[in-house]
Amino acid sequence: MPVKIIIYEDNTTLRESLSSLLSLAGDYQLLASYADCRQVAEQVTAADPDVILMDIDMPEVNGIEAVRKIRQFNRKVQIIMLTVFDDNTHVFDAMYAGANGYLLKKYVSDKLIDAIREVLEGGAPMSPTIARMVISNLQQPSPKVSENDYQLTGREKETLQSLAKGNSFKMIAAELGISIDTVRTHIKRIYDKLHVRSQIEAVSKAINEKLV
Amino acid sequence: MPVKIIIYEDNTTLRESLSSLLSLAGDYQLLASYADCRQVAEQVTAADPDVILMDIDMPEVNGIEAVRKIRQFNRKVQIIMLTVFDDNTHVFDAMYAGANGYLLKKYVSDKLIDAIREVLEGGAPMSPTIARMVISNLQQPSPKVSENDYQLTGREKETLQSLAKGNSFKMIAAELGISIDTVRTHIKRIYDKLHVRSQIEAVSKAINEKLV
DNA sequence: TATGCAATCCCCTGATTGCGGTATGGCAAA
DNA sequence: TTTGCCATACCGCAATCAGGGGATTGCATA
Repeated sequence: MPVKIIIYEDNTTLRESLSSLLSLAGDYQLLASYADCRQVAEQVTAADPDVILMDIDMPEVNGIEAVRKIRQFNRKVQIIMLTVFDDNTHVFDAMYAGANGYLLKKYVSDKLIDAIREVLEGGAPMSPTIARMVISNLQQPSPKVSENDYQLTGREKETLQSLAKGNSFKMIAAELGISIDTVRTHIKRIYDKLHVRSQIEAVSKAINEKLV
Repeated sequence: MPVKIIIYEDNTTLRESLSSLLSLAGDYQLLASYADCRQVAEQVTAADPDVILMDIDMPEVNGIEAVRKIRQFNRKVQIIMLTVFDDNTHVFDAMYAGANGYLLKKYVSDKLIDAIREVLEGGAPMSPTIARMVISNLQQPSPKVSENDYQLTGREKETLQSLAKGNSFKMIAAELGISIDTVRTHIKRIYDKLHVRSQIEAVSKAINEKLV
């Protein structure tokens, strides 16, 4: 059974070369190709493709918006973005919207067939620079650690964590097996160290700076 | 100039087959291969390789810990993890520690040479399932929105937001330009709607469910 | 026009919190 | 052994908060 594909791409030349790439490779059935995404929901519902090749920069409705729409009713179809944009915003918006792969147009002729195969096998085909962007995004959140170190002691951290769960002093005392007065003492020290003067300030600071 | 490589892998058989894979491919210079990471800092500093192939499950010092150590003094060397682990924890810990690629051992014989080339070109070679894990990690934070709708009115949302910043009732009143009693009224309604009974509970619920 | 709802303000009572102390036992480093 | 730090506990007071009322205005909608 051939793989059913739909293409969204406003550039006619590129649309045609994608189409011939697919027919040369064999085993692919191009159900349709469209120059815009205005009817994307209806078209995808009707055709029920296995894979969608989606340009980003299109008139009327852009490709990322289209992905969002598709994902509202179909989480199964595999969507590969085909685009010239390799900036953070476009890549992450597309991934966030629910794209499964992200191929830069300069690699299309070499990698398209591989990418389609890979996405059907449960992978996430990405051009090299895109992959690097995605993983360096994961690596961002590290360089804090040393900076926001308020020198909280073990018990103080536990107290703060319990507080952040929404517990009152009484409940914290019960949870940690200590008296409510000890909780008060810990809390006082925490306030000093975090430079705050109320529960909410402490909790919002703790959450925002990932101390909990 | 050949690409300089170091291997860390405790399994002797695999270490030798990696070594022969590299020599067959040509243009690679295997500087050294080690069965453990105890001396990783010294070894990497001395040899100054272009690429490191790193196993995860090794005695004494595991591969992820080793990556962390290397990254403390060298951000340039490209590190590819070679492992059997395809679970979330290992993958994200490794990426987070500073790995540039993540190749499952079952793909090594097919993909190793490609992966080395790709990582040197600024890419992030990953086995298909790994790539999918990484991008689905980006996609997590969406599917709520409709569920946690507590029907807060506009003013109630503003009040909650102000509260979550760490403001007291008095400060909220000042910020919203209303009396403290009105703030009280809003807060009471918020508690009803969120099914909570204190500031912290409300704030931690609001932050955790992304209402703010 | 009546009804509903958001937004505003007020009062009261009891509970909780914020903040200033003080104090003791344990443990580790100097 | 003295000093410092942590964890524990208690006291007291002023401020704030929680929760129960009730009330008015304005706007939209039935």
